[in-house]
Amino acid sequence: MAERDRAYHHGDLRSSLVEVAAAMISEGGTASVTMRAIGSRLGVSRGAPYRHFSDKTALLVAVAVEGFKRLNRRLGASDTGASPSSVEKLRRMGEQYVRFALEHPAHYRLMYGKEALARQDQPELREAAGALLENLVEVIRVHQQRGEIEGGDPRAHAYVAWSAVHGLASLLIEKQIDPNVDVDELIRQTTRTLLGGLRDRGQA
Amino acid sequence: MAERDRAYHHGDLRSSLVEVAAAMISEGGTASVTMRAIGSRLGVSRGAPYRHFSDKTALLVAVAVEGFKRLNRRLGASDTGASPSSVEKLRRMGEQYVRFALEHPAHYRLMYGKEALARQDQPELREAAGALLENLVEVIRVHQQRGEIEGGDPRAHAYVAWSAVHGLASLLIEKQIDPNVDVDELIRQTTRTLLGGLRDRGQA
DNA sequence: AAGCTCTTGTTGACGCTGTCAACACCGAAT
DNA sequence: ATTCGGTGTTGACAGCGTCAACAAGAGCTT
Repeated sequence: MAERDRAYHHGDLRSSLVEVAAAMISEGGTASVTMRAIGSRLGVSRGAPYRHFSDKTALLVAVAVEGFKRLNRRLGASDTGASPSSVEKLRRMGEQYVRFALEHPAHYRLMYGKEALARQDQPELREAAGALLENLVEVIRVHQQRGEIEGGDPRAHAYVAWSAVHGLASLLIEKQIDPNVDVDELIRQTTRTLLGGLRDRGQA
Repeated sequence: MAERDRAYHHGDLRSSLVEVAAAMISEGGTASVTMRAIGSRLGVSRGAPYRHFSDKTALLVAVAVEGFKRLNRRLGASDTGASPSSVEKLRRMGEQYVRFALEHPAHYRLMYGKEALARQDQPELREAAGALLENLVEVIRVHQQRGEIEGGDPRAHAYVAWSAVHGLASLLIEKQIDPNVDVDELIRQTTRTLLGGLRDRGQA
């Protein structure tokens, strides 16, 4: 956020719109995000955004895509630091995933809420979410080769893992979980149970 | 739906409103549910619902509560039939859970979408969702006593299990999962992995 | 039977929303 | 200097949730 508002016609609206919309979502929830409010916050009229996004939905999709990118970056960064040799790395990825959701609940909700978005398939959104999955699949494949995770289609394992962390994140965000429980411990237990199941070889 | 529309002032609006709202949600998604449309579908003006619900939110909460009750009933019913002696019963509960979500996606979305509902805590909603959790905790406790599931706080295990099935249901509903994968198999794999993790005793 | 009152449904109005069409403006290319 | 295309503005419209004022049937009291 350094060299903006330079040129006349506001310079680089488009990205400012996404930025401001994301900020407003974090501050006041999706409901507080209105085309008029976004414009006014940028010193611009209500109609201006329509020169850059065909639709309010299109703008929100851009915001969601940005969210997926950030989440993806964060999961990648959870790699660094002492490179633990075991599945501990995978466990930490799960932890970071849930933590991201807790830190940006409204943004996270938007990312997965088809309700507001995606009347038709939004290719950009699909691609951003797909990248997340691909990275996860790759990590799982590595651990399979190390013999730390049972064989079989790594994609299926990835879906199972994704389900576990997304489910936990979602329940936490929607306050379906007793606020008295230790969240950190619950996250740890979830990721451990998940990995325990992935490691096991027998059928249930 | 047999003896309705009898008495004068429409007879039993309130429950008709919930019924119709639920139907409209299933048919056209949450966006299609408008106070005016609900009323008109019942041959009633737009203002009538306000005699029974303070708010559109209040009406939607009632719909969500109804959804939780149905889901709960269904999970209870998954008990019957050959009473499998092992954790197979628990696995089937998870299966039924996901299936419910797939059959009523918009309704399920509403049940967990704090966005639309619950500016403040809605005690009725909390209670209905709480009943779901309590039942799950009870089942887990039984299996713990049978030595089929590792010890520790059954509530924590319940949260983990709930996260897994809710996450899978959510990803499926929001079409985050490749439509080419075999959904039945994925559900089976998820529940198996989960139970494998719960059975395991070591730490990851 | 008459009247009163409470509950329930109706209607007009308000402010808010997303969106479109017509317009205004500036920067750049001719 | 003029033209032109991309960008921002403004007035208008329909639809929404909601409220206040009104109407009308139901049921009780006398």
